[in-house]
Amino acid sequence: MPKTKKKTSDQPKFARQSAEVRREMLVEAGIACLAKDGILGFTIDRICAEARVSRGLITHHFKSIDGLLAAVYDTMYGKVLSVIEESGVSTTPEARLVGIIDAMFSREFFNRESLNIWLALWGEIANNPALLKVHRKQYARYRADIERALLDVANARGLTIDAGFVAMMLVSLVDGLGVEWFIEPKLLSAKAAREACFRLLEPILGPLR
Amino acid sequence: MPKTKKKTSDQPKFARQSAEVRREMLVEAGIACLAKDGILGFTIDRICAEARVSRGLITHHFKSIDGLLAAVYDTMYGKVLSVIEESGVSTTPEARLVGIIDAMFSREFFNRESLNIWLALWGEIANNPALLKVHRKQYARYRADIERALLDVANARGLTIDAGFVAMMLVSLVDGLGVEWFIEPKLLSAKAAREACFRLLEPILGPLR
DNA sequence: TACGTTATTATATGGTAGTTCAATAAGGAA
DNA sequence: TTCCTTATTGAACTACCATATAATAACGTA
Repeated sequence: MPKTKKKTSDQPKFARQSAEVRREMLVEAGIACLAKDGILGFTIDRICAEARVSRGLITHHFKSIDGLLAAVYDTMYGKVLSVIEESGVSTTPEARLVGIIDAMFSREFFNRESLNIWLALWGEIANNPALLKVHRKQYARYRADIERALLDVANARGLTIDAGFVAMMLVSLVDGLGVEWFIEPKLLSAKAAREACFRLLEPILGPLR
Repeated sequence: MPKTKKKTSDQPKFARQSAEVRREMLVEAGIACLAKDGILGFTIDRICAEARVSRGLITHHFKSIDGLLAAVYDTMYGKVLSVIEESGVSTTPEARLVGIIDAMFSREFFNRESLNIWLALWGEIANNPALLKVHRKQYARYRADIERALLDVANARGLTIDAGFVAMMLVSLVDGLGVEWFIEPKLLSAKAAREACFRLLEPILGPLR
């Protein structure tokens, strides 16, 4: 009885991939493991099983398991940033800000798998120098994007705000809502989380919707 | 050269403790390990070394390492709740709410060790049924306390608010501010975090300070 | 077709994980 | 003082961890 893939002797045992492609595959496998079992599920054995490759590959393409974790973090942030930075580039400042908030609580990011990953990563940043380095780069960009969006709305409305401080509040609230919802999903919906952001911002910026 | 403790043959090799006392000691050792290295530092070997006991004790007093982790979570929440519930019981509603917020960002709770512990625990809740059970009990109490404090202020001022929703916003913001500060301490101070909470609440409840 | 580069596999290794359990001994009770 | 309960120890055991490395083989190139 043949397995799903026939294993006749004339077909290759494995397919070689370029370093770039294989790295990407391993990162995605790492993300899947993190989503499934948190940081304790992020092991060489499980990731390689997920990616259907042998154990040696992670060490070969990333120097170590920590190197892969850093790459995972980079990729996760990259996904969020690309959506934020493409969110309504050629529209009004208000629509852009609303678009960013909507994106944050869209199914793509506001789901249990993603939040499990973020929580696993946050818990390791303080103990993993490679992770901290990646974080510093990406977080600065993230906060700058939010600050810019807030400032644009304020300027368009002739308001003077401490955009850095408001950005910090918004970022904190978004992260906190994610944590609450992840831990106790019944008490909160994506819609309610979105609403909470507007309840924070509208007293500062005026009506946004 | 004798060690710090003399080891003459007539003194006991170890001191027996009541189950309650020993459990408490192991929980504190577990907290110390979690604070130091996050969830990856929460191992039998390290905790027993921290508590200066042999490896068999954790299994004896808690059924497993997960049992200890659940007890740690219970203890951590208990510390927060006792402070919240004792915060200004016989004073004005406003002073009580301000007292709770001040307590949240006091040195006792708003410090790197504590936040490292919370992040480690949050990351495990979804994957550890024992932890989830403890969480449900304590979190409900926590949220109820906050909701009560908010409602008391609103009632005293003749305001109608959705206390449940506002409580959820406040709890989220507090958690999120903790995460931000933990990950990037330079961008935020305890004072600024406290200020952020008032910026959220005062548009809803009026001046609180 | 034959060659050479190197991605990939597969095994070995040393370390550490959690749990079990028989032996030990502390310390209260009789 | 002697006995008894049981907290505590410490070693054994199995499983899994990350990493190093030699052998293998895919596949572009000549």
